[in-house]
Amino acid sequence: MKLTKITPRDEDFAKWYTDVCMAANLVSYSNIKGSMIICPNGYAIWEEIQKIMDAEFKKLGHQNVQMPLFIPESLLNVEKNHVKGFAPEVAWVTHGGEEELEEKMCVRPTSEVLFCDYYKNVIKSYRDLPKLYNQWCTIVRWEKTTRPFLRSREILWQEGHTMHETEEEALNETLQMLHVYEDFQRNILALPVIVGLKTEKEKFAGAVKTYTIEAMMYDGVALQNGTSHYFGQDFAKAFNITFLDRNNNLQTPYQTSWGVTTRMIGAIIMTHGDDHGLVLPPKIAPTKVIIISIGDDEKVTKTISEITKDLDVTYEIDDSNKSPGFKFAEAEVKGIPIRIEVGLRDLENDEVTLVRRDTLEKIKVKTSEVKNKITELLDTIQKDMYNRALERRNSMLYEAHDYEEFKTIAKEKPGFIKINWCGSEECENKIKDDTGLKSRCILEEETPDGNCVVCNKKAAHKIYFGKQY
RNA sequence: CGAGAAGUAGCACAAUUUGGUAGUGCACUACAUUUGGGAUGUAGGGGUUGCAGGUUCAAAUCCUGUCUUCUCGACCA
Repeated sequence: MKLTKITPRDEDFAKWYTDVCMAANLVSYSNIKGSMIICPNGYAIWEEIQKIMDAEFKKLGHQNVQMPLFIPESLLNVEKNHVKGFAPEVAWVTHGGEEELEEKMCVRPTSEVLFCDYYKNVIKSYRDLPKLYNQWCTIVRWEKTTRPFLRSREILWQEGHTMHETEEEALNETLQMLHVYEDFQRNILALPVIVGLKTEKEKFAGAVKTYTIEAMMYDGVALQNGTSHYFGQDFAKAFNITFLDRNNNLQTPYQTSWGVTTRMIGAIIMTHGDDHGLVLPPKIAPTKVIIISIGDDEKVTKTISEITKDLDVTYEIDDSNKSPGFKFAEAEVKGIPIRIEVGLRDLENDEVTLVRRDTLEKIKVKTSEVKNKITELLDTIQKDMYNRALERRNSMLYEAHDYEEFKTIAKEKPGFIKINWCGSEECENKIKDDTGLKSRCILEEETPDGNCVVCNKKAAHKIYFGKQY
């Protein structure tokens, strides 16, 4: 087991991030740009994410399917806005073996057109609706700059694609899935996310509305951590998807799509991690507890088997003869929420030492109380991690009342800045040109209380701006 | 994609300037002694120096190309 030195977080955040990814053995670089190897420690986190989210999707009536990997050029071209948005980052296949393809195909950058192409054949009647399909798969987008988890060319994700009889039903689905994502990230990943609507400029290519989950990293930079789109009938019309309604009238269905990626793992690292390495929220940690033996003694071995006998959370035992300090450091870099140190010194009082990964606080408990204490502690850690992240994020939320103030904050302070905004792309672009900040999301539940800080015309929205990964 | 930097064992680096047997530390394997914050000893294993060409009697070292990584920009759901 290698343990690499981690660059201090406040010294060089970017380097710290890659150091943690490597030291915790989450990923490894491959020789293919933008395609990382997700190692067992990293993949186990993704499996936990899948397990919890997939169960939630299914509870809400969704079914999993698997669509083709390739999209013929003509199929991608069917919906004009869609293809225009994706064209620059599409990877093309022109040959199959020696044979040049008559029509080139791209590796799916997302699967809307594949689902539509299928749905047009299977949706005939209102009885066929809703169609609630999801797939777990990889997609390819030819990004120019890549970073582990945050931006890769090969993306491991989940994409839901649904078709509905009515606009209302489809809009409800869009919001329902947005909230599934929001709840998951808040409650399971302990990420204090902000949800809202993307601007026209930033919305998904081909969507009517794009809702987004915006997380703020330790350094104040935004990470878009999931989106849920309402498509209206645009794709359905382009693909000629129709159904007969209850009155025997031919109708066009309404569509949604929604997705999250392994980028969420990057968000966990950059929100909770520290100079010792990864810190995993208990609810997503594949291993909740690690038991570390100190010294080679029969009493220690016996105590470990007693503790594990009725432990009802996932655990690992490290009874190797590596030095205690080494074993502690290794457990820390992997982010395991609780470690139990079992050594003779405590056993004299029939005690063991529990150590919280998030605070590194040491707690002595009687051997017989370990199980209850762990249950309680996992819960406390989960809550504390969320609250600490929330507090930190709140300390980097600003509101600007005029453009000078906006520019000053943008220049001096990392984080998100809330403003009144007229809704025009011109003002959005001006902010981008002047400060490099992009719009994060429109806050639908807040009403503007002044004029647009850029042009001073009547404001339409409250909106957050911020730098993004 | 533009500008810059870097690639030598799993990791960190030396040897490159001045071409001449590829080395050190950590990690790894075995045994022994250890064990409450990154143990110690002894003995071992691991390399087409990112890849491909070229120059040369001889290339880690010089030249060309290419790939990957990092930083900054541009681009980007």
